[in-house]
Amino acid sequence: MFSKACEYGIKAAIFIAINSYEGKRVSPKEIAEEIDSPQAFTAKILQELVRHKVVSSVKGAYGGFEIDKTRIDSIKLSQIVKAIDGDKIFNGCGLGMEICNENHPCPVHDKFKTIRDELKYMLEHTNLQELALSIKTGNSFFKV
Amino acid sequence: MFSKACEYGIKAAIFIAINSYEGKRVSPKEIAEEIDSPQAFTAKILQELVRHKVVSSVKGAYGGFEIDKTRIDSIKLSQIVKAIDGDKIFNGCGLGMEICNENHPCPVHDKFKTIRDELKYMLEHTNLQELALSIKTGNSFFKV
DNA sequence: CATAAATAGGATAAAATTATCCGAAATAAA
DNA sequence: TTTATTTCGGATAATTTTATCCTATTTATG
Repeated sequence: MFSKACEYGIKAAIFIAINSYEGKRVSPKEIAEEIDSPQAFTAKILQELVRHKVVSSVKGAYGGFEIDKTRIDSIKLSQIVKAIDGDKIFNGCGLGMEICNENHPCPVHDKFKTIRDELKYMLEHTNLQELALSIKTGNSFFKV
Repeated sequence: MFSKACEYGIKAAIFIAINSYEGKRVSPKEIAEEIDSPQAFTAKILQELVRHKVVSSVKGAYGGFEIDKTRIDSIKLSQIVKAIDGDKIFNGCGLGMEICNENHPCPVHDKFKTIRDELKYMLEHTNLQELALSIKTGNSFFKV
C-alpha cells in the first residue's frame, strides 16, 4: 500500500506527537529505536516531513523533532502520505495507466475508484491526535 | 497499490481473456504491444501466471497464451494479485508491522482493516469475464 | 567565544524491483 | 524427420527504493 519510507514516516510522526504532548523533543535515534527502523534512513524521512511542515525541528543542543501541541489534531494522515509517497495513491489508476478517468476508464476504474475514495476519505479524516491517544489508552503499537 | 508486474499481469490476463473468447492464442509480443509493457518482462510475468494456473500456455508453432473459455468467469482478480504480489495486500499491516491483529493492533489497524476488507472483497468478486466484456462493450482500455 | 549537541544534506552502498538477452525445450506443420 | 515457431528459464543489466556514512551547519550553554 505505502512505501516503507511512508510507513516509517507515519510511525515517526505518531511517536513525535506523543512526546510533544509531554513537551519532549525526540531525536532520530530515539525515534528509530522506538519504531524499529534504520536510523539514518529515518532521519532522511524526518527531513522530508519537516520540509512539508508536518513536523518541526530544532537544531543544536537540546534540539530535536516536535509538533506544535495545538496543531497535532489538525495533521492528517493524508499529509504524511502525500509528503512521502506523493499523491499517486489518491489519484493514480489501479492499473497504472497514464490516462484513466470517467471518460476514459481502465477496466477496473469504477471498482478501484470506490476503494480509493474511501481510502482517501479515511486518510483525510484521521489525525495524529487520535492515533497518539489510541496508544496512550492502552492499544499496543511500538514494541511488542 | 500493486507492483508494476502485477499491473502488467492483470492487463495481460484481460487481453488474453478477450482473445480466448475469439478462439485466438496470443504471444508475449502481441500482449506487450497491446498493453504497452516491456515484452521480456511481460513474458516472465506470464510464466508466473501459468505456474499459478491463471492462464495456460501452448508451446511451439501456433502456440501462445490462452484461457479456457469456460473458466474465464471463474478467474478472480485476487488470484492474479496473489500470484504476482503475494497476499501482503490482503493480510499485511498498513504500517508494515510484523505483529498486527485484533489483540495487538497497530494505531491504524481498524481504519485500514475496513479498507482492506473492501479491497479484498472487490478483488475476490471481480472476474476476468466482466472485465473483458466491459471493454468489448465500448469502454476504452488498451491504446488511447 | 568556545564547546558540545543536534539536525541538514551530500555521497555512497545495498537490496529489491523492473527490464533485457540468449539458448534450451517443446510442438505443429511441411 | 526436419524446420520454423513459440514458451521456458537462467544470467545479467538498469533503475528505484532502502539504507549507511560522513561532514557541514546550527544552536544552547558554560
